[in-house]
Amino acid sequence: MSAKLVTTDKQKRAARYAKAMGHPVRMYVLELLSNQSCCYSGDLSDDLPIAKSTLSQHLKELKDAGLIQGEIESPRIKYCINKENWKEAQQLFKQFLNI
Amino acid sequence: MSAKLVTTDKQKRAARYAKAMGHPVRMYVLELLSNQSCCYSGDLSDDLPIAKSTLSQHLKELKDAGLIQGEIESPRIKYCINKENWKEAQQLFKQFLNI
DNA sequence: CATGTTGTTCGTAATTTTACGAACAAAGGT
DNA sequence: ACCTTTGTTCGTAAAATTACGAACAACATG
Repeated sequence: MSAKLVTTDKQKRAARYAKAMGHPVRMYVLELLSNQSCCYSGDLSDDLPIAKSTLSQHLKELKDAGLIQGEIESPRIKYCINKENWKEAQQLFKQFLNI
Repeated sequence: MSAKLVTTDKQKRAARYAKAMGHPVRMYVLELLSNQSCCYSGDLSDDLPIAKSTLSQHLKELKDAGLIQGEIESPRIKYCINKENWKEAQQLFKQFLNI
């Protein structure tokens, strides 16, 4: 009877980020935001074939995972990468993938 | 009225891999297998605090995503990284994360 | 102050995920 | 043949995900 290991904190955090990346729409948003500084969700809504409420849910998930952040710029909201957490995600995946 | 873009194939494939990575247990398995050549699911079952049927489901998801493969070595099954797809995942994430 | 724009929240529904134990199948050893 | 080991599949249940439209809130503009 061996002791049951629990997954490490790093694995949990990496899994959390991976889960947030685990949808094409969210990958699209992340890729956009990591390549240009910012965007407005209206722009995304114009480009993506989903209801704006659905987009809002996806953005919320990315926010909750800590990968993006929103800044009010009335009447719109400007979304950017959360640089600190993005950096952490980069490092976690870099280590994980041995690259 | 702008045309609705659809997410790219790369984004879909990266999202598929990310989704498979989106659980601590699956991260644990992938990390183990990417650092050592292979393992038997019995070893995993000993170490992880989940039912073996649950582990079997997680392994199936990793298989379905193409990240691992199993080879029968009776009475056990030897699991390894699927090197080809792992390489693709590495490249996709490398590009995506700019690393 | 009324109106329009922007994006979130609510309500709902269908599907998927996660988890467990029980039952089963495959194969080797006795 | 019987039993043991190994891992999958089945049945089930609870929770989470994905999606939509309608309603709402915040705020700027006419």
